[in-house]
Amino acid sequence: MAKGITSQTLQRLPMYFNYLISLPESKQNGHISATAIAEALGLNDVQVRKDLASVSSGGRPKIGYCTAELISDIGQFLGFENHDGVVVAGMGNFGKAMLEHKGFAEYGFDILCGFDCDERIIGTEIAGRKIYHISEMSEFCHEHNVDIGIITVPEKSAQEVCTIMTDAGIRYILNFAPIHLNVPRGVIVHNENISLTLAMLARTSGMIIE
Amino acid sequence: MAKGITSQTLQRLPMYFNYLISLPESKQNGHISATAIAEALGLNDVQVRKDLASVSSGGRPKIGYCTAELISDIGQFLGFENHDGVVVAGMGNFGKAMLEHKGFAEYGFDILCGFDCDERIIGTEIAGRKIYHISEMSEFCHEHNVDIGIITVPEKSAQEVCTIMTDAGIRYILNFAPIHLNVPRGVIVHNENISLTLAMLARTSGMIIE
DNA sequence: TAGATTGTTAATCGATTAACAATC
DNA sequence: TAGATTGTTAATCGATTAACAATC
Repeated sequence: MAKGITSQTLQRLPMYFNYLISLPESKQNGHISATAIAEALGLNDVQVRKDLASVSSGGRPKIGYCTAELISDIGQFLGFENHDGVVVAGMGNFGKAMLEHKGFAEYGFDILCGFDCDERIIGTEIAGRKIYHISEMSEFCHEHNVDIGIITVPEKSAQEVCTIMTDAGIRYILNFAPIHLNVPRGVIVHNENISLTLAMLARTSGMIIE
Repeated sequence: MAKGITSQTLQRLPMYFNYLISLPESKQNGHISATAIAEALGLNDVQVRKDLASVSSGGRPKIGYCTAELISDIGQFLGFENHDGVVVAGMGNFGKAMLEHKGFAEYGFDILCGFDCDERIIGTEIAGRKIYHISEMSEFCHEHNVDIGIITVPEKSAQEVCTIMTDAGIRYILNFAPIHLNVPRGVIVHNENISLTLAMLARTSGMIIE
């Protein structure tokens, strides 16, 4: 499947997907040219064609690519048609935001429940998802075959929670705590650093390259 | 300043900064080799040296780079020693999380206040920051010279809020709403898409390249 | 048909890495 | 000193783009 795909292409495929699903219904039912996609995203058209060639069955000269097919092809390739369970640790603002976030479904994720250690909220629900005590994570994750976790707990308990997660069989962690997490081999952590994102946006965009 | 710096280097510099400030105090007071940094971040050591050469005054053979100096040099280059005001529109969970987030200061950002249109919370404070009505944004931003804004309002009002922001003189927008924003020329938008981040983490990491 | 578009091959461009001299 | 490290130059590698034939 992933034959000949480069890391750069892999980074652009989600951009195409994102752009295509953001198009109005009317356009999603028609065709779109690589040239149009390239222009909208500020890329080279040949590059777009090459990228699309690696995942789609191809477009037609003069007509372009069938938009719906393209969305499906990219989505399938990236695995967005899976249904993967996700758990969230830490029911602060970020944690709550995750439970209430609507957009995950489109990418094949189901937020299953939240975990916290504040007895006052254990057993309550947020956006229809139950809040469990953190000590119940291992059982829950094994039972539901969960291998994706989001950490939104405070910095000082992040490592502890992380260890609980990896012990529970979680292999992918999205970490909002501003700290480096030590994980066993094979577990992949992505550190979400909002400050850095903002810095890259406001500080480096516009820096002349070369 | 930005002479000869490539886009790839620009993407790695924040990683170095992040890694260096995450080191324990004891190590921050000493020296660090490019080799060590490279190993910690999974990069090539020559590459790290080249990157550092573009912003720092250099290291010493056998000893390495002065850690504190490196942090300062990178921080200065990336503008982390500025003090830029930031406003947040939308006082839902994400918005509140932004106001309460501690990490911005380290990167030279001050979250000044929040905006919303719910009369019940106008005038209250979150994490010591006042909540104003969205109609007051223009006045506030001009008065405080704000040019960075964060949008965490619901999808349906995002474009409206975005326009209010750009009218208020804001030039950099971090957008959490899952929608493409139309902005005037010169305004830069970064779309934060948590679903996509999670998808890239759980779906594409591990895909064999080439 | 003519023109727009795809897709491929070859050339260019840029970034990474290997090799090595210089330095402490 | 010997060994670890920096920093530079040249070679390699990979990605982008230009050119063009094929297609509808």
